[in-house]
Amino acid sequence: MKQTAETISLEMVRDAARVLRCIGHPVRLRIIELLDTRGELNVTAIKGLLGLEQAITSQHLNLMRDKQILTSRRDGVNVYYSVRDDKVVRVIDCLRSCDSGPGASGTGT
Amino acid sequence: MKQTAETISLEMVRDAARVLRCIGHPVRLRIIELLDTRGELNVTAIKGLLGLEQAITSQHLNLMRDKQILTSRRDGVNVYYSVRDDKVVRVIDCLRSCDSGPGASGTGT
DNA sequence: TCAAGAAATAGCTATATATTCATATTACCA
DNA sequence: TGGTAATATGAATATATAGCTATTTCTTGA
Repeated sequence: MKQTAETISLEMVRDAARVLRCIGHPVRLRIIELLDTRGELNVTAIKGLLGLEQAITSQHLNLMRDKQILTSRRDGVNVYYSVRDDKVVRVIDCLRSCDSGPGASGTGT
Repeated sequence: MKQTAETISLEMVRDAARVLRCIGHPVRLRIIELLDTRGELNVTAIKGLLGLEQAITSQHLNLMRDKQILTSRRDGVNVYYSVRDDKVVRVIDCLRSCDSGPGASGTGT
């Protein structure tokens, strides 16, 4: 049974892909940015700030919690979400910082 | 017609999401890593190194070229691809460096 | 012009992901 | 205990993406 570097890399790559796909959604990106900027927020606040339906908001939040990207904390009636995996914030920061940098990205015509 | 910061941000977010979704695929991640490591490669080389079908390889490459992630250069019969948008390499690097850190990602059950 | 290798595309099925609506659950308070 | 606001969940539908096979285009050289 060989566990070559290739194998490991493949596993890691799958994992990375999963995370990237998860945050690769406009709504989820905005939620992450929001939570990163403002700290924890409850569902109603997020839904209000982003102008989303309640169900959609909840579903995206749950999805990201499942993927270990967010955590939640219940306080009475409200459930407060916050960013759990700082990795994704860094990834997004990286994306953004590259954007605002020199027009390296070629700025699609 | 108001072009608020929100609107712009939404545009950028859509774009970012598109890029993230695009690289959020095991095969494409591996292709990017390959090209980043070895410089430009032609389709046959990539297909060989990753053990993919020709058509699949070409499809992924085209997809990434469309999304401005890769560029291609024809040299006779061969088409050589390379990473165009360094942004994605940095993003992937970031993901990886976070991974190799403490097992923060919780290893989804 | 034809053959052959390299790469791209088309058409299809299967699968995954998004969105919406309706309904459940939870916690709190009068 | 009933009512209400906050969240979560389920089912149905739409949409997007993946992967395959076959076919086509492109380029070179005989």
